[in-house]
Amino acid sequence: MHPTSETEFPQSAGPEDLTPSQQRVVSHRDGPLLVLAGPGSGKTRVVTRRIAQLVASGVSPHNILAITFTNKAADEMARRVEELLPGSRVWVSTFHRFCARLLRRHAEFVGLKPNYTILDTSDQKTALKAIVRDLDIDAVLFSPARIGYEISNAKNDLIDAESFVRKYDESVADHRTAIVARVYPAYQKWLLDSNAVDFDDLLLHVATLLSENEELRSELSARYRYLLVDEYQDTNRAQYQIVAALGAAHGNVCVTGDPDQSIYGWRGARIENILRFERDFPATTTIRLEENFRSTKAILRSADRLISYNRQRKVKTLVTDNGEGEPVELLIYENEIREAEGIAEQICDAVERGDRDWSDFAVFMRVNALSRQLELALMRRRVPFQVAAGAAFYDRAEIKDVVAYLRLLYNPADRAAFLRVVNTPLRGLGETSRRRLVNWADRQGVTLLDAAARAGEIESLSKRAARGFAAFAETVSSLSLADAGSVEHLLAQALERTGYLRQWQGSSSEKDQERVANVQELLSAARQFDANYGEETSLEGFLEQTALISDTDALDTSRGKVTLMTLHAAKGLEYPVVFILGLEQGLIPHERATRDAGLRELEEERRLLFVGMTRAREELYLTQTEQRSFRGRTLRTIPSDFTPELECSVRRPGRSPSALPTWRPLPATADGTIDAARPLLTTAADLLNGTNAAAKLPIGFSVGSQVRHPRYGVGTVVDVGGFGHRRTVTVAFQADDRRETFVAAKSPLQPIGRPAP
DNA sequence: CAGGCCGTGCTTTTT
DNA sequence: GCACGGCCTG
Repeated sequence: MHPTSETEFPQSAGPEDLTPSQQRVVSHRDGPLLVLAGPGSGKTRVVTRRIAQLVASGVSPHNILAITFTNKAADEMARRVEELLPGSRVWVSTFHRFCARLLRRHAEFVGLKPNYTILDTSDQKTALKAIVRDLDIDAVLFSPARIGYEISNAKNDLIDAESFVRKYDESVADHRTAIVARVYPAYQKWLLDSNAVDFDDLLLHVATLLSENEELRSELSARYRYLLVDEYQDTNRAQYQIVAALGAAHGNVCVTGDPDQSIYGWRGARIENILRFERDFPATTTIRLEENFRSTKAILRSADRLISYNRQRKVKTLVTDNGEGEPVELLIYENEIREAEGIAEQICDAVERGDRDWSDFAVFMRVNALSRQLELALMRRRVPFQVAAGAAFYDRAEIKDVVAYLRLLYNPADRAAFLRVVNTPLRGLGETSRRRLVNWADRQGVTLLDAAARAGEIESLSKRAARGFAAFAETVSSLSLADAGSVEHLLAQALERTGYLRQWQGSSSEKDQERVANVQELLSAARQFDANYGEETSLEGFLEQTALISDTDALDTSRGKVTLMTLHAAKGLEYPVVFILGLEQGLIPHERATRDAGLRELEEERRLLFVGMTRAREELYLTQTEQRSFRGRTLRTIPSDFTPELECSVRRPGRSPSALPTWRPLPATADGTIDAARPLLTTAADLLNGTNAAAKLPIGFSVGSQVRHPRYGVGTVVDVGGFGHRRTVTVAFQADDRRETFVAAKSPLQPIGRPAP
């Protein structure tokens, strides 16, 4: 069984292996369909079956378009459709890929040429830095990254540069908005001059294209008569508009999703999109898939209990016929080293006993930076593992450099690509010379590459610099796919003629050797691409693939490896045994979500944990440390506000039994009922002795809770103030009427629960 | 112009 | 803790 695919079922066709709800989804033919699918409810399977059913009932595969969020989901769905309908060629694509293709065909409409290139975030930063400098903006105040984030948000909300400026003119805006209003249009001009787009443009341009071009819209509506959109709860406004435009004419729009798994609000996803689908598409059929085929009862109950604390939510029940299974456990360790060791040991033990394979295990964390100690612990034990993300392959400098050569070749106007490689490897073309070249090119209205070819005409340049530019231009123009025959050979030629690898060859440094190896890896990726596409191989296709690839795509699903990844990356996956690291304030929920005390963000954090928990099939472990080093500092931790909301047992591995907390009966759940089903189990709430009231405060210490201080002893919290890392708590200590105020994050205060009634 | 040293500040999450 | 940017030197 694939550890990374959703719960699989017998593949035999026929309705008998479907639940009645699932069957209704599969057999639904025309008109809008909303599928609210809980975790592990067999959603992917049902959707693929529905596609097969459409084809069986006479719909041409050509008329079906399935859109997913990630490449992995698209591949998985395509694989399953292929299984059911060999050779049917239904188009399964991600939003970004679909838009990239469409834009390729209609580039002129938005002022681009068909050979546009796609910028990544680091190119974006380069561009913004140059723009901020040219506009003479006080860059100290707002980093290019910050401005880029604002622009990205605007684009996701369908606000193009002109609208942004107009809105700014009409309103009394703050300083930041004023700066963005200047940078945004300049950035778009820069992109247009570069014949390039960023990720968000792919969506925005296509949304614009569809809303302004009636003819194209009806052509596409006619072509894609049946739309299926997965993870609809994570669509942003731009994606929403694309779906609406494509589906308006026929209304054959089937969206699937789960509001409880909406975890991308921070990058513009609008949970409302799924909540208002029924209003947007009148006469929608809504079907709920609430039966879970993945997890044990214990896991599901704990996750369900957690998510029930969200107020902004459509209530949905999760049920399963699966067995009770092992209780969910909260493992408490002294520090992150013990934590890593504990997890590694537990994994090794299970594998050595023969109970499990390495690939049965996954460890999720809130932020990538947290994986370090665990990686070390796994390495010490020679446990095979893989990390999704971290320094993703296509994010590495050497890979970006080499790809930039190809980009420049394909799109000679690509400024970011030019500036990236013109002096890589070093050609003595420093900052000053480059700026002179750019100025000249802009005055002449030619591309940077053209300017480099004509460097002899640029008077401000030194002889040496002029020669360097000319040589660079010549090298680039000597390369062509037609001559090379394949992308792989083209790459090899580029490497050879630029002498790119020479800078590291012969070096004994491990880093340098890794760089060379990475470039070799890119060569074999190119070879693979050539092989896949044969005669059809193209630079365009290869560049699109490299630009739109993501971290999790590289995950090795079949081989025996423990997998480490962020909670976000875990969506859509499942594993027999799951560990979730760091159930601590500031981590889960993340500090940013607690800082402004915004309920929206806090609830998204809760959903994130919910997503992580519901990935587990048989065993689920959550960990917490008493102190954790992070960003080079060691701090005492505060247990997560979410801990009391879970149903789990608490264990302190490596401690004597006397250190165990006293177990008490379950406290009331959110709706006030007592869960009497498992009286022997305690919730982690008992550790904090938190009642639900205590859990309502957004930060760890709440008024009335008892704490211990190493010097002053036991006391009661009488006041809290401030936010985030500035959060303060005032404690009245029992000994000599002492009252002290502490900065919560920096104090050695330890919560020990409420005084007994 | 390049390379090295030192200080700062940062990080959520990703197509 | 680490990466990046700024500054200084060769």
